[in-house]
Amino acid sequence: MPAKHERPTHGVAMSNVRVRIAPSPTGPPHVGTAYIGLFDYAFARHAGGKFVLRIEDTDQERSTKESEEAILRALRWLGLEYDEGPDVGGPYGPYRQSERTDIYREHAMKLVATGHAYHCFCTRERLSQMRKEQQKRKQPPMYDGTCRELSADEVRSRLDAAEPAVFRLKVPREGETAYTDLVRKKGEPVVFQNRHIDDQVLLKSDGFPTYHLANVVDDHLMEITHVVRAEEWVNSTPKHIMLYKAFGWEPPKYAHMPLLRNRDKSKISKRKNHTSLDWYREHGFLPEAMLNFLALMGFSAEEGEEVFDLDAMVRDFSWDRIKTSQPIFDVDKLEWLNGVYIRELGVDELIERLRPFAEAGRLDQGETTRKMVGIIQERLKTLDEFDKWTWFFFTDELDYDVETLIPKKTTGPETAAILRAALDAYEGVDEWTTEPLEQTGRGLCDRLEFKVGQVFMALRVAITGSGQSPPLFESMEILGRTRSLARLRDALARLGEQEGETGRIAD
RNA sequence: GGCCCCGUCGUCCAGCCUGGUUUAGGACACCGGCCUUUCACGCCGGCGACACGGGUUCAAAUCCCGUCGGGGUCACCA
Repeated sequence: MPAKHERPTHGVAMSNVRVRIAPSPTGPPHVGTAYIGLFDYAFARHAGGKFVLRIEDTDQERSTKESEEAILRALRWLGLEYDEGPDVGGPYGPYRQSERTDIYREHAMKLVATGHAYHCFCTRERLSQMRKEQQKRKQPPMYDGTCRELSADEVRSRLDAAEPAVFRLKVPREGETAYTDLVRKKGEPVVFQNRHIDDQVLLKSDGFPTYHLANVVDDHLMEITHVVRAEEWVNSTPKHIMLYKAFGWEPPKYAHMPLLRNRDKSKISKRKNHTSLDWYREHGFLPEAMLNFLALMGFSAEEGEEVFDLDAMVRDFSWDRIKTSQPIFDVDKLEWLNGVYIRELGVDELIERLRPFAEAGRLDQGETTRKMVGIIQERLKTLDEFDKWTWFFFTDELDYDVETLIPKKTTGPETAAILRAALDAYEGVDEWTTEPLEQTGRGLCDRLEFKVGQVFMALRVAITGSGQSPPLFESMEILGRTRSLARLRDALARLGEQEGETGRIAD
């Protein structure tokens, strides 16, 4: 059943849909790549089409193999499986632009032959000088056209002289170029005056293409039907349209997604945010929470649900539900979502997810481990908080300040009395499980004239070393009789020590 | 600065296309309360927005225009 708001204007048979994610391997895997990839994936799957991964490594200076591998790993971690890509192959390969340079060169030559592009011999120095002057004159920095009308003879002789050259797009000085966007302007065309469009470099002097040439040629050759990319590309789109026209090709549909933002609304950046997917994985974020959160940044479910999985997004996907406004990357909300997903996990599953975050040997298949993970589950916001909640199970050197042992509205001697009585009582407990341990604790409160809060807090700190811990009696059960009693004795000793030193405890 | 996009609570989102059902709804965060052995979870409540100005209309968050604001982009990077 089709969604009621679905636009019937895609103009492409469902099964023909092909989208691609085209990351540049110039750094750690970026959240923006996952964000765009998510929408690519959701749309492709929704439409029954194909999702392609293409590596845009045309920047020889900055592209690295390590970065490419990390991007592939991150996409897999998230579960954004692609149908075609450099490591899985496919009928439109190669999927790495550095392996397609002949194709671009050939196409660039074609454009020169048809008068849509020209050789340019201007040096970088001259160009930057030119821009400087243009800005001084408050003119928009644009190529001044020096090489635009060079004669064929001059071009040939300079080429023969091995003078470095680039290929530039010959943008018409008149007229306008327009396109319609799937997500913005409510279907009205976005119009650009050609005189504002620069003669973009298509092929660099190192023989590599720029993004503009490579993405157009590849998208066409790979039969991409819909280009889903970030909003920062809107201004380049008319150049791309011109290229399609110059080649005599049909342009794809465009969908420009809103850019992820820093708190100050600027484009998300590593200076102001964690932008590496690896960082989120290493800090205990679940891939399903990450995906759900990223989805929320640009998409809203029909019934307004906030928590939904990839399959639900695929099912409900519609360009009508894609937002245009500038979403701020709100880590607080990500953490909340992560907690939601952690709580939904089964204990055994959670143990496996926790394993990379726990020191070796701390998580086994035993019942005690299951109990321990069970009591911290609803307290975890991220997997890397495992240690924060469980450290006291794995050491006998509790590190805490004696003062924290003394509950509010209680004196040192009173605390000592409480712990003394507790030690006596617990030494008599044989069945060391939560129920009897709690009964004993409550009986203690009745006999002593102290409140539950006072008694339990003193016990809590003695047992766990902190005023904030998992449930006390469950923790005692997990710790075991011997170690629990030892901690009570240890606490008593610490109190005695302090009394001896100061003679008096704060009251 | 030129060009382009965007503009509902602090943040994310619903409502806008197909004006009235809205004293503008939900979520995160924050504050208060309940539950409770702490923390957390859960539950209840509170705070809090249609950028502004015109116009169209019986009626505008919703349609039109202008202003203002925010962002993006102006590389032999993508």
